[in-house]
Amino acid sequence: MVSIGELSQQTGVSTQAIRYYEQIKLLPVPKRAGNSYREYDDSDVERLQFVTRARQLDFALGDIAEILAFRDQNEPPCQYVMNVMAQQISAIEERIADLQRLRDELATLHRAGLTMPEDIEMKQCVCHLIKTGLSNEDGNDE
Amino acid sequence: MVSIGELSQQTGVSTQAIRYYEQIKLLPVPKRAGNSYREYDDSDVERLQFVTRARQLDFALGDIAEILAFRDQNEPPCQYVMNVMAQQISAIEERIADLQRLRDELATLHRAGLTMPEDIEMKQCVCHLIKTGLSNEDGNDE
DNA sequence: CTTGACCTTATAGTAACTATAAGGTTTAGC
DNA sequence: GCTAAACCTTATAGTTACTATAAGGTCAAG
Repeated sequence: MVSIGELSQQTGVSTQAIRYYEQIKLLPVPKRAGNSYREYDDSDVERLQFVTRARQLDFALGDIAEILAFRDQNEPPCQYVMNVMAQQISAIEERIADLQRLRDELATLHRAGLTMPEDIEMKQCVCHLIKTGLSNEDGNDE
Repeated sequence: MVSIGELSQQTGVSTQAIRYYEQIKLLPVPKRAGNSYREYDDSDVERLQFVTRARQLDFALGDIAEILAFRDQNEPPCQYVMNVMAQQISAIEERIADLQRLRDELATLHRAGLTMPEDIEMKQCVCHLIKTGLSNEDGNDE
């Protein structure tokens, strides 16, 4: 039996986060010691480690809750997990593409800013570039 | 003079978001018509367009507020903007690298899941892979 | 004179927590 | 026996950039 502080140390999850997970029913309500302190056992440690590992894979807490719910009923959640994973992968790939586009645009603006004359007027300042982009007069995406 | 709804249409920013920007002092307190409706002029339109453009570049509202504060004092904020941009660019590149690592890890797990036998036991289920990764017994990053 | 499309304010909710306040418990040292 | 620290407890507010909702006032058309 370990206290919340020990559980925190063993898993690297803050005590507040552990209480939060309990609150949103990701972790079961734990037993209490005589002094009303929470007490955890090995299965709690394992469950919380599962959660942190899934969080490292950027699974949403809601998804993790569903996966654990399957597990709690001894149904293998694999099919569900595989689906979540596939969705995660495409979502991440979209995010990467978005960020690459954004980085390119920012890099272009930044380079343009570097080549600007020292005696800056508002009209040719980087701020102007923020407004207009690099003179593409037509808006493009949604 | 345009109403908040017209400003919203001209800029693509929702009326609630406009009121929110006013609340956090990103937009000035507007004049009111006799009926207490907000009234905006061209400078408000321009300012809000600047904000949306900067948001498209993923600038935080706090950064945008600082940039506009310079502008409001007729100081060219270019140096500041250039710094924010440079920070943004490296932050974005880090995020991209993180996401690429994550995607690779997920893709590996997903592939491993596809090759698993149909008669699944918990021990060899994808869930197990979530917990352990692909048998790398040593933790790696911070 | 009512219906619908506007506008107003204020408040709560989102995700995944962190931080703070205000207090109870336990252990170690003096 | 007392005090200080290092734990634990609950409840609440804050973070970011908004969206959604409630409950109501205003205005133009029919």
